[in-house]
Amino acid sequence: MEMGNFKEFEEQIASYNNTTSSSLSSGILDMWNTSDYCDKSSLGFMDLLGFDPAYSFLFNSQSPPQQPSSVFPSSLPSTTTSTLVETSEVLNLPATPNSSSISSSWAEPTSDDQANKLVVKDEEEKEELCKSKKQLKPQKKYQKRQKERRFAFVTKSEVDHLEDGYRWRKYGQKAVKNSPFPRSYYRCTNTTCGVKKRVERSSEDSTLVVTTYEGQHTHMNPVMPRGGVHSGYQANATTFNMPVQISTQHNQLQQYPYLQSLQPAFNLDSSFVHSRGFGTSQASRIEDHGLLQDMVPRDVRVEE
DNA sequence: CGCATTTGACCCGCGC
DNA sequence: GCGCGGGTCAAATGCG
Repeated sequence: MEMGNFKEFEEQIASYNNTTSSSLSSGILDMWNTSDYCDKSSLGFMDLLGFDPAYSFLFNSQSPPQQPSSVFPSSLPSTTTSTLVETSEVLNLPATPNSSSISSSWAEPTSDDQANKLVVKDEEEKEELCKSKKQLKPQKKYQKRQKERRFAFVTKSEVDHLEDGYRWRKYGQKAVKNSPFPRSYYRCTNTTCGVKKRVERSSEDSTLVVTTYEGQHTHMNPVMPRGGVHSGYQANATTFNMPVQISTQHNQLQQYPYLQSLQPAFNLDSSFVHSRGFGTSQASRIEDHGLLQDMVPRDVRVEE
């Protein structure tokens, strides 16, 4: 499947939904990548939206979703399977039409990864470039764009920029082709942290917001430190927090909707909750699996 | 004043 | 080589 294209992304959701009679917001999507930094091809990922306790059976499946190792930090154990995960059993999610949602994740396409291969040019190179091209603004830096792990998810929300506990600075906005909605670019305000995220609204369904994270936070979540205030637990350099607040148009009442719904389904007693300062701190004995642990409870992960 | 946002210019890769 | 689209920079501006 072509990647990095939101429309196709949506189409895939729609396709899934057509076959499963589930709503768009509860579709299960494939996560994929072809980049060389992600040595696995693609993985399925579950929709966090509908994690009503009633759906807990999804995670008791005998074929739990594969660990999406390809887009998670290298510290995570690799899975042995790397092809598309069969998600049919999980696809029969009941519709949750009006919920705020987390929908899926994916890695960026090869072309996009290739676009991330900017090289830091040294001064000689810059001078050379200026001579050859007569740059008007040769002082501009050429930044290396590292191959960063990315993941994205779709959120049904009235607000574009979801609060996820980190502080972000907007550094750009671009019109999206064939879409009336612009794409916004954010960078983590922590100077030592190169995490970026892109936020764009679906042209097909303006209620859906696609947020793509790139990179890994190298610092603690300033709002909700991992492990809680008293644990002294330092953030692993491979952590993300999912948005913790989904807003409605006139208020922001739906805080932590999926955390609330996840807990019974996941039988959470560990990192997913602790990473957000919920519950008591046991972080010191919790192996940090970075983003993965934030999104998929240990119980449903396949580890080696 | 410090920080965040806006926005046009610029850079780069890719396809033709 | 050129145009296009995506991504980034950085000056200007806004705001508390």
